[in-house]
Amino acid sequence: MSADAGFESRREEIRTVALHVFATQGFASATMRDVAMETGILAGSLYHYFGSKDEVLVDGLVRYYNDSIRDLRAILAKNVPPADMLAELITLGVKYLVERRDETTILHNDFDYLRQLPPFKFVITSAAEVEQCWEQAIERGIEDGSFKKEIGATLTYRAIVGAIFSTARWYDPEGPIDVPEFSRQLASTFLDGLITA
Amino acid sequence: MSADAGFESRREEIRTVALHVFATQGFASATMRDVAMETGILAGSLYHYFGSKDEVLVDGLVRYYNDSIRDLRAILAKNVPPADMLAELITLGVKYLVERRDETTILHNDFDYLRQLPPFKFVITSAAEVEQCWEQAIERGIEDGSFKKEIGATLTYRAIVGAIFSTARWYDPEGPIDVPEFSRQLASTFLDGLITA
DNA sequence: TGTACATCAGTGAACGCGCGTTCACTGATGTAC
DNA sequence: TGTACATCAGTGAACGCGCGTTCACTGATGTAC
Repeated sequence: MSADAGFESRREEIRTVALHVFATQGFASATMRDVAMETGILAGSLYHYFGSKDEVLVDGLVRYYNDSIRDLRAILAKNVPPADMLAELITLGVKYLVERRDETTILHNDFDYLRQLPPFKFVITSAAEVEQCWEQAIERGIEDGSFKKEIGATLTYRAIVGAIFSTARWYDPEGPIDVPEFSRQLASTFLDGLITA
Repeated sequence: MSADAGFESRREEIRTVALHVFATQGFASATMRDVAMETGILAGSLYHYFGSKDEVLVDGLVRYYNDSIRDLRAILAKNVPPADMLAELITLGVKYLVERRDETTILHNDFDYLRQLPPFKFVITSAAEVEQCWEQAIERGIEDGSFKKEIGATLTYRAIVGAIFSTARWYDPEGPIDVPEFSRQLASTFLDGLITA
């Protein structure tokens, strides 16, 4: 139990370092030697903790998606008006962008590539589950008349998520715009639009 | 003149094939052998037309940015209300997404990685020029009171461009939503918001 | 308190492979006379 | 019409390198008696 607690925490540490390296350099071009150097050990030693380079990332992304989908469903389960629900979803998206920046960046940059690799096929299903959550919320808004029906739920979802993730490269949570304000601005952009009333 | 017209058009053909391979597999993982096979020649023969793998992509991206910036400036030069101008910029973005999908995909996926490589440093400057065009248009709208001033021009730009590019993976120009309609929907999302009036 | 032993995180050197790239060459084509 | 020659797109085989990965090992640490 507490014997492999040490092993488990070292494994976690390596995964965190690896995700950062993958996010910074791109998964395909990042090397196990880079990860090892950041960790302060030799490349071969990583295989004491992980079976392969792929496994490190699979491990990280499975956790990310599990947490995401759990949090998304918790919001869907609430009984709030669609506009508030969408605002909450956007806030959650920003939270993940800030708190789990590396995984978010990796998915934004490398999704197209990873989905083609057999060990990463699961991201297709997971991404679809995430999408379903969002679209459910949007469709509720369209059905009850709070959202415009001309704009499809899929387009809306893609646009919002793309907007959140694309701001990752530039947004600094320590900068002048804090996280709640940033979430509010993004939500307002999509809900109310840019044009003055 | 017409002697290297053949050479030039073959070069262009190879560049087109290469951009497609790079967009599909990611630049780092796509190989010159992949490009060569798609072209129907051997990998070594590519070096008759290009000095290196990097050069093929540099070549493609320089053209893409030149055309983009030219078209963006042409819109900025027009004297139309900011909301119309922003709609035109969005329409242009969608046009590039559809007509030059490979370059758009490559920039969306591999920008973070490419900007770190010396031969691709220019993308930082070019992307900044593109950003300036957008932000100029948005700031005009904020100044003359047509856009809300609480939401910064940079955030707005990132959000819109991220939204356009992120829909690339999913949007099919031959599908039920045609290109003008798609542009209109995206513009409406950002200008008027999702909430019913 | 000291000794013998088990555990296991990390070493160090090497492996095979696929990559970008090189280069001497071939053989089809067009041109000059 | 035929011959000699230049051009040049593409060949084919090889190169060196960096990658993911392997594996016999070491040496520090904790435990049992």
